[in-house]
Amino acid sequence: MHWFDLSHTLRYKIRQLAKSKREAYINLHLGYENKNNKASNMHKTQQEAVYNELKDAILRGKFEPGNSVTLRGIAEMLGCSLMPVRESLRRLTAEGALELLANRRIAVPTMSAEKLQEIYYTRTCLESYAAERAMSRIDEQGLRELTEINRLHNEAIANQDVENYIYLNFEFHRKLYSYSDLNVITVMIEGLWLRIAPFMRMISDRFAEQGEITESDDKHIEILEAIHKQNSTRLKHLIQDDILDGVRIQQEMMGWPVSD
Amino acid sequence: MHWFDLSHTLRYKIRQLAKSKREAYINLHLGYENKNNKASNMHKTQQEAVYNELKDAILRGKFEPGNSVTLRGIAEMLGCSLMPVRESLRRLTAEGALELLANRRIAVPTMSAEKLQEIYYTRTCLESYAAERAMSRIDEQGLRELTEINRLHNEAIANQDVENYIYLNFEFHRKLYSYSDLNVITVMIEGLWLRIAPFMRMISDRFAEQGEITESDDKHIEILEAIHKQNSTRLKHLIQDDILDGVRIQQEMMGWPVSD
DNA sequence: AATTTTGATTTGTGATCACAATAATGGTTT
DNA sequence: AAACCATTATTGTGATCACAAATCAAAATT
Repeated sequence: MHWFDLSHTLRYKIRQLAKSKREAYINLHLGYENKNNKASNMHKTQQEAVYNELKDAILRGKFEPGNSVTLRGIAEMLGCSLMPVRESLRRLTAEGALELLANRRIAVPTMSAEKLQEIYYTRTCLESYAAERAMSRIDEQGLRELTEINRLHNEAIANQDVENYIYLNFEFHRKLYSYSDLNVITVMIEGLWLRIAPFMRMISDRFAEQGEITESDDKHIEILEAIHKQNSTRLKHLIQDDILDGVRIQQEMMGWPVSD
Repeated sequence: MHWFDLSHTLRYKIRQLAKSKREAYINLHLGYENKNNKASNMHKTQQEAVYNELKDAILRGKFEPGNSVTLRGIAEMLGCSLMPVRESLRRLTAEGALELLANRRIAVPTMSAEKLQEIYYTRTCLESYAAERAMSRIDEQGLRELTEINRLHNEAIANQDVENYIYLNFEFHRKLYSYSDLNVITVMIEGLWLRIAPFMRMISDRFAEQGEITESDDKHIEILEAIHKQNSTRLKHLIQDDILDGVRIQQEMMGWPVSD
């Protein structure tokens, strides 16, 4: 099971484990290991650490749309008290990654045809602009990093590794946009990713079940080529196509009206 | 003083007042009276009430860019404990309305030429789309409501009432976009407003000091006309111009490079 | 067997206390 | 008078408890 949701018995086991490390700063064991102790992993507050862990988990599709998320459940998994979780979930809810239901319970939002359309439109506007700005600012080092991320991305496809397939796709775009020097817009873009990631994971899983995850053509390579040639109009079209292709697959899978 | 910031002695007075009503649900006295007891004012939780009050105050420009905001300060003003304030400020921070400084203090963000550009671009994309969608869905009742808001807006200009001048401008656009049926995008738009409102208020105040607040031509009337004629291309241009005009004034006032 | 009711559990929210880190203050020294 | 230091006050964060509302489960009723 990849869902960020543990059975009751398993949750109890983790609680026992967590109790022993209760005094430690924070011990986060969410089932995957990206414990590269970079400077970015230095968190001043627990809530920041919890937020980053949960954000990562969401972008990897570990949260199933419609599932409910509880403060104590997350707190037990992460071995911390309620407070850091409370503040993280409040933030994630404000960003649209989670949802407060009428019964004041917290849940992973479900997708609708209308919401998908809105997210698609906004992503197209913001991401094509961010890409264009990044193109004129990126250096050789950045292009090499993008190439490496894309290699790992293709590796994930070859291994039918859905989780990393989704995550590394985001990672490619995030790295690209990081060169845009657009602080406000990149935050908004990542907020949109948080909204669609659980849905994307669901679609990809269904796709993987009934066939194979495959990329018709390596869009990322074409993007890198356009950047290398400094062809901004082509780059914008490629970004728009990249987003549109993904949305079309999702719409077809759900039987929703297909864009354009 | 219109700033959402009280002197120490005044804050003490309020604390005394608040103590007497400590047991009451919540008593919010932020200096202005919009106590229309509509259903929208029925809040299930205190943090929701606090959030709505603070959001309103921000959109009215009661927060000065650069000023720091403290949990206990707000809690005393609103006569509630720290918890509802903590959660509200966390949410507002996530939405970009407030900022966590490196010294883990909370402050009203200051504007920069770059941030203004980003916000301007995003507003143009999202608001013109929302307006276009609203045009095909609005009814006679909606047009009447917009006309009334615009009348109050012009009244505020005539009275040199900067606070309501800013707020009613937002109110006009919010009412218009409410007919777009775009849930995700309208939330993002209001998030952008929260980011610029304190800055807009600062600019408008300077404008009011050295001259008069005046509208060169009533853009809102033209917008209503375009909607009445169902001319979507003209409507989109009018929205874009409306946003651009405001940004240009701000850029000129700050001596920043002017858009387009 | 289907529905209702009752009781126990789980949930988010609010309140309060403790604490480390930062800021502010006042006094001392150079 | 200006720079330095020590003390005090304030700040956000974390932990814990209490509680009402919602949920679930099982028993009682029809």
